[in-house]
Amino acid sequence: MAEQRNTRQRRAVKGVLDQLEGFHSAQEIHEFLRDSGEQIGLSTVYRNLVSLADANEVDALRNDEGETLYRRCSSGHHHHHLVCRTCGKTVEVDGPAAEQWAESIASAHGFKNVSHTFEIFGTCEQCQR
Amino acid sequence: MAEQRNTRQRRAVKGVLDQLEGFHSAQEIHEFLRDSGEQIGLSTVYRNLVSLADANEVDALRNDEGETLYRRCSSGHHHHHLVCRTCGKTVEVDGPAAEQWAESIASAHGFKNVSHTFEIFGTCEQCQR
DNA sequence: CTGAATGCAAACCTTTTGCATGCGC
DNA sequence: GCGCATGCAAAAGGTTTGCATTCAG
Repeated sequence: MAEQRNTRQRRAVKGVLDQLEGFHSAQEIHEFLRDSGEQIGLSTVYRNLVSLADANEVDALRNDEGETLYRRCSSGHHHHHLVCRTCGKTVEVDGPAAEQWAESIASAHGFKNVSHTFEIFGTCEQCQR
Repeated sequence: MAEQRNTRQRRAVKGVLDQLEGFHSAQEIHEFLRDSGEQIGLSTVYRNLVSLADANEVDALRNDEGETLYRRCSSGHHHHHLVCRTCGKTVEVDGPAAEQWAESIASAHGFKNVSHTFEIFGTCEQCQR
């Protein structure tokens, strides 16, 4: 489906996602790239992040402030996250129990087309100091 | 903490929240009030919703589009929601299992100050037709 | 009367888009 | 060379804020 050209900018965006540990906003990623001397427009960062997310090459989630955060997706399958509020460090969480719970609740109430948001935010060990 | 004046507008906002079934955006609530003949500014709706949310008198959550949705909180205790994407109808869900799951995951990774977002979105029976 | 709440418009923030230019293929 | 990707600036949404005015207490 996604026939993407291998541009310098796209490579750069993917590169940052490999380097950065956790979830980060598009603006942070843009800033990081600019600081690294990479010349790239903010809209290009957005466009690439959106297309990467569509292609399931990165995870996207929304934080409490309504920003969209992105992170390179290590495993292809569905999972959730434990995210540090301070540094963005992320632990990937597999929650079959939670999945089933959501599914059964939804169908018990006759809901179809169900999606869910399960994200856990906290302060990681390092950032507690 | 919150010493709020009992203005006509604040009463109106609370009134709508009592009437409306599920989660609705500030804009929807504003529109609803205007349609009901109530004269009220959009900013006032926002200000009241924010203060009500701060006072824990209403629930607030963000949908996938990044809008903030509000709903009168029926029970004081912690719970989650099953929300219809189309009509906003909401089912309150009690998920002790999910709570514990989140808690144990977080502490297993040394995270403190944990909060979580568990929301289920779907299409309710009525809106499927 | 006094200061908090309101209303309006303008500001803000993140994200998206239109359009001319540039570059991967 | 063709057409998608880029860059910029401007637009679009949702939400917040500055400031003069209104009104609850």
